[in-house]
Amino acid sequence: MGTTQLESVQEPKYWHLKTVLSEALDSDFAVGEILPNERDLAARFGVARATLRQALEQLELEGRLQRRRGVGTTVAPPRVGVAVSTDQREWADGVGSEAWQPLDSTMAKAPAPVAAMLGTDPADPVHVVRRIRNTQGQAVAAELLYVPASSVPDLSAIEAPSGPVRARSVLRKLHRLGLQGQDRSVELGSARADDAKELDRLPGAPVLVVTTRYFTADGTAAVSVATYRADTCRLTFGDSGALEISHDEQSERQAS
Amino acid sequence: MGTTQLESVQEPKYWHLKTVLSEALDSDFAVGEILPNERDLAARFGVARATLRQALEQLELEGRLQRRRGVGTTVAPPRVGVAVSTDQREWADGVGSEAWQPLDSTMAKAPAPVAAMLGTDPADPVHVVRRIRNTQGQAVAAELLYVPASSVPDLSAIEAPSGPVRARSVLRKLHRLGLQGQDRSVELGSARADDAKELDRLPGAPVLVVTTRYFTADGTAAVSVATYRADTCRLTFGDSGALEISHDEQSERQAS
DNA sequence: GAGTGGTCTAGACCACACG
DNA sequence: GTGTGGTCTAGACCACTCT
Repeated sequence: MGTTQLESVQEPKYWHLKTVLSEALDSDFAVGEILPNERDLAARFGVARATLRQALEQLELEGRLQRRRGVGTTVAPPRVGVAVSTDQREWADGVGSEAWQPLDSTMAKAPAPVAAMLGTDPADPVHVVRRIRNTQGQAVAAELLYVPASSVPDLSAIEAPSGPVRARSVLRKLHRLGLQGQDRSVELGSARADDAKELDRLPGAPVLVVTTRYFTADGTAAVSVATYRADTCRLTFGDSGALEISHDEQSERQAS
Repeated sequence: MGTTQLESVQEPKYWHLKTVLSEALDSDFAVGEILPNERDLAARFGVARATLRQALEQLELEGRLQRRRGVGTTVAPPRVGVAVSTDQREWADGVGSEAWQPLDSTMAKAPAPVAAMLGTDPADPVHVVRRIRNTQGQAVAAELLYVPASSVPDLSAIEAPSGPVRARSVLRKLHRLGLQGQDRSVELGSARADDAKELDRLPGAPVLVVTTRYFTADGTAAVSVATYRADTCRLTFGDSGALEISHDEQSERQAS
């Protein structure tokens, strides 16, 4: 094209675009404001729509934008800090303070890695409790709690065999166990189809997978696999009586 | 095309492809093995290269693949568990057990959010110590440690003004402070150009950003912003004397 | 039905690694 | 130089939401 481009940088267009957009977002847009549509934006910047989309994808990954099919692209609010409890006392609290909402409980085979952590036979079915975590009216996480039958013996068959009622009764039994410790890991993943639906995202959306192993004196009592929306969440770990201090400041620190 | 597709699923091609590839990886490929190139793969599956790439990108995000320009696509080893220390004692240890390698130390203005956490004026320069973390011969994280001058008073100007020597002297001074607690958060980000270089990734690569605030009785003594490679790392948090148990099992649990 | 973002195509050229 | 993944284009059609 034009020869006016002395800036023959070795920087990809989408990367440069992302920077420009990011700055525009800071200065010219308010949270919740809706951006021009992708075709217009692409035209305005003189790039193909695919290139523009590559920039938008990055910004969405960083929690700066929110895109919804059929609606548009909006400026995202700062990520919400979500406390990943280190607190022993309410590890499986069905009505816990942190708004975990039990959906149902079924018996199913645990995935191989989970079975390995539980120390159970991969072929043995375990209780699988499904929960959703809400924060500020938004679903931020979906969890599968794997509980070996041995952790919750004599769970009466009289009670509802599934549904929230059943889930709560499993959690209640679990809650009575003395928790000795836990073991946690965080990694990047992509949302399975069912998780995506609960989280109001498309399948494959980036999520932070928090795997927690709860153990008692007898060994591993349960394993939780919680998937948090990576676009909207910042996981916080309170280590030492650290109060939930308000860093309302955006945690934006990426982009070159 | 053909009408043989009774499977007129509403599933995107790239998603289905990803599933197929994922299964193929499990059964037909060994770790480190090199895949056919993208053009061949795309042809083999009868899709455009862009579509094939969308599937590969997802698999790379999930830590199943590793792609390197000019080289090829290989099967990635399971993610390494990287301990994010909750240990007070060696929080700023220059020669710590966890292989943090100090690179240099400079004076610079901290980003606004960091300055807010430090409680310093955003215009005031602070010490910025740059460190790299190696695990199993691989760079897994790059860190910027922001230390207000007030935390390390009387740092002699006689010592090297920059470089690893300087970095170590800042860390040494810091290490002598009594640490009272820390406060940590984890979120998804994308690698800045300089981080990407240290981590042997392209700019924009997904990273887990671990922000740690170290505080003493006097307030916040330092803030660390560490970016971990999201593709190869699983962050582990030992909560309760929990030994670094070997879950050699892959932590693959995504994909529908 | 109109407008949005999501998927897909079939090309092209570029930057990089390696022999 | 050759082959790889990375970027980019200019289209097309689809799925969804809103009115």
